[in-house]
Amino acid sequence: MIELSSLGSEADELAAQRQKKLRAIAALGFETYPRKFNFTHTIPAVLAEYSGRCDEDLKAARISLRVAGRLMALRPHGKAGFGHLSGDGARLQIYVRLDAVGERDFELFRLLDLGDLIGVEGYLFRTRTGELTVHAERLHFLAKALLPLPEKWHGLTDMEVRYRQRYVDLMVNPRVREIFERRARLVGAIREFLNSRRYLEVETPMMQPLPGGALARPFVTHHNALNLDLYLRVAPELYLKRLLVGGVDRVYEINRNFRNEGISTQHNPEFTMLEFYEAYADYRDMMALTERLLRHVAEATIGRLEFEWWGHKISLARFERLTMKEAVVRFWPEGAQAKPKLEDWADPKAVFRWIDTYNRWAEQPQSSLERIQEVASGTDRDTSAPRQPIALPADTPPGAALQALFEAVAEHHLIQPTFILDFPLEVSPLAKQKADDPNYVERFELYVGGMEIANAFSELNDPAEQRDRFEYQQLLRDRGDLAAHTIDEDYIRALSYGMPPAAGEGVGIDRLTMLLTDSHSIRDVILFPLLRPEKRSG
RNA sequence: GGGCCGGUAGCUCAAUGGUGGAGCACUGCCCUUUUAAGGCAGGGGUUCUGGGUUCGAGUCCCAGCCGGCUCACCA
Repeated sequence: MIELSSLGSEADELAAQRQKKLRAIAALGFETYPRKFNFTHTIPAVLAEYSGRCDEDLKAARISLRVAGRLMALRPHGKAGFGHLSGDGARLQIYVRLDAVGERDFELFRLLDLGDLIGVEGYLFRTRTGELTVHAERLHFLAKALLPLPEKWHGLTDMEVRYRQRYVDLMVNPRVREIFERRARLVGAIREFLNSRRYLEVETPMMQPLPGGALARPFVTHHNALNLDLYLRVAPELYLKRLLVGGVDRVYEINRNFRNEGISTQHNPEFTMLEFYEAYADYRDMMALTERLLRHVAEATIGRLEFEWWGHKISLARFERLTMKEAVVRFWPEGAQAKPKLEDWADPKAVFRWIDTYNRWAEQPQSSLERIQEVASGTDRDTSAPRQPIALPADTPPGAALQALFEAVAEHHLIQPTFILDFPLEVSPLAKQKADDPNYVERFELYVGGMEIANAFSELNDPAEQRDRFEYQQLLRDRGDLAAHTIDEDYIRALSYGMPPAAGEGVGIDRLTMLLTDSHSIRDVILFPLLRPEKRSG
C-alpha cells in the first residue's frame, strides 16, 4: 500500500481512484496480485511471427494465443475498445468487445487504467486500418498501476525523474531500453571476442586492503568482523597481473571500478571497465588487438564500423597513431605564437616553456574573428580549444606537465580513433620504459570522440624497478597527492617470482557504449547513475 | 567546489509585478474496427523551501535544496 499522504493532493486523488478500482476488480472475482500467467508468445514473438500475414490468412488459421504486458494506450468505444499492450520493448494492439469477452471481463476492461498489467487470451486479426491485433476472448488481471504514467505524447523528459525513477523512464521511453539492450550486446561481443582467443574471464576483489592499479582516490569501507578498513577497488590491475604470475597467460575481467572523484558527463563514481592481459605481448600487440576488438564490437552491436556521435561521423575503419608530443605539435592552437617543432622537445624541461606560450595565448580574450570562425565550422560537439590556462603545482615533473599540455591542446580534437603513444614515465608507475628513452614508457591511450576510451601498456615486471616506482608514488602521497599509489609489498613479492613479459589494457565500457549509442552523458548509459538522495517531503 | 541555466497540476508546457491556464492523464455520461479515437459535462495547485522588497510576488532581491550544462579533479 503506498503512502497517499506522501504525494501531492492530485496525486493522492489519482492513487485513491485507482485503489478504489482495484477493490472493484477484486469484487468481480479477480485476484488482485495473481502469481503467474501462462503466455504462449512474447509480444516481439507475435510481431516477428505474424507481421507478414494478411487478415484472410489470420482468419483462416485462427491463431489463438495468450500474451501479457503493460497497458499503454486505451481507446474505449462504448461496448468495445482498443488498447496497446507493451512488453519486451514492443507493442501489440488488443481489441476487446463485450460480446466476445462477456460481462465480467468487460467490466474488468472498464476498470483498467493506463499502466495496468494484464494478460489477454484471444486470436489474431487485422483491423480495418491493417494493424495486427489480438481479438480478446478473455482478460486476465495481473497487477495494478496505482500511480499514473507520464504523458503519452511527450513522455517523460525531466532528467532528474528519468534517472531517479528509471523504471518509469523504461516504460515510456523506448530509446532507453534500446540503449541498454545495445550495451548488453556490446559486453557480450567483448566476451565472445576474448573467449575465442582463449582469454580466461575472472573476478578479482572489489574490496581491497590496498587500493592500486590506477591513480585515483578510493572509497573507504569497513569490515566489522575483521575490524578492517577496506578500499573499493579503483582498478583490478594488480590482481590480474598476479594471475599472470600464476600462469594465467590470457586473462580478463569486466566489472565495476570505484573512484572517489568528481561526477561529470564522462564520470560516474562507479563505472564498468574491461581489463585484459596477455603474456608475451607488448603494447604494440595491444594496439592491433584493440583495433580488432573495437571493430568486432561495432559489427556485433550496430552492424557497421561507422557511426554518428554528436554530429560527427566516426569510423573505426582507420586508427591514427600519434605520440603525445606529435599530438601537441599537430593541434597547437592557430592563434598561439611559435608553434613548437618536434626537435624542440629534446630537453625535457622545454615543456614548461611551451606551457608558458600556451598560457599567454589562452589568457588572451578570444577575437571576434575566431569566435565567428568557430561558430561557422560548428558541429554539435565543440572541438575548439577550451582556452583555459594550464595551472600546475609548483614542483610538477616535466612528464606530468607534458600530459597536462596534451590534454589542454589535443584531447578534444581526437574525434576519430587515435592512439596516443609514448607516455611520460612519471605518470605511468606500472608501465615498462621504452628501450631507447627511459623518460618514456611503452603505453598508449585510445581516444575516440574526444574521450579516453582505453589505456594500455607493456607491463613493468622488474620487481626492483617496480619498488622504485612505488616509492616515487609514496613520495607524491606524502606531499598530499591522495590519488598516488601506496606501496603494495605483496605485488612486489608476486613480481619477484617472475612475471612473463606482458601487455595489458583497460577499456571504459560506459564510454564505449556512449559512442555506439550516440549518448552524450555517461548517465544515459548507466541504469541508475549516482544522484544525491531524494529529499522526502512530509 | 566555481560559473551559467532550470524547478508552476500526475506528465509536457503557458502566464508585462495585478483573479495561476492549456494539452494529455483523471472523473461522469454517450459511442461495437479505433490508434495523439471522438462528443458533452466536470474535478484537480504549498507555483521547490525559507526570508525580504511591494498596496500586491509564479514573476523582483537574498539564502538554501534538487537537477542540467560547464570548468576544476579524474577515466
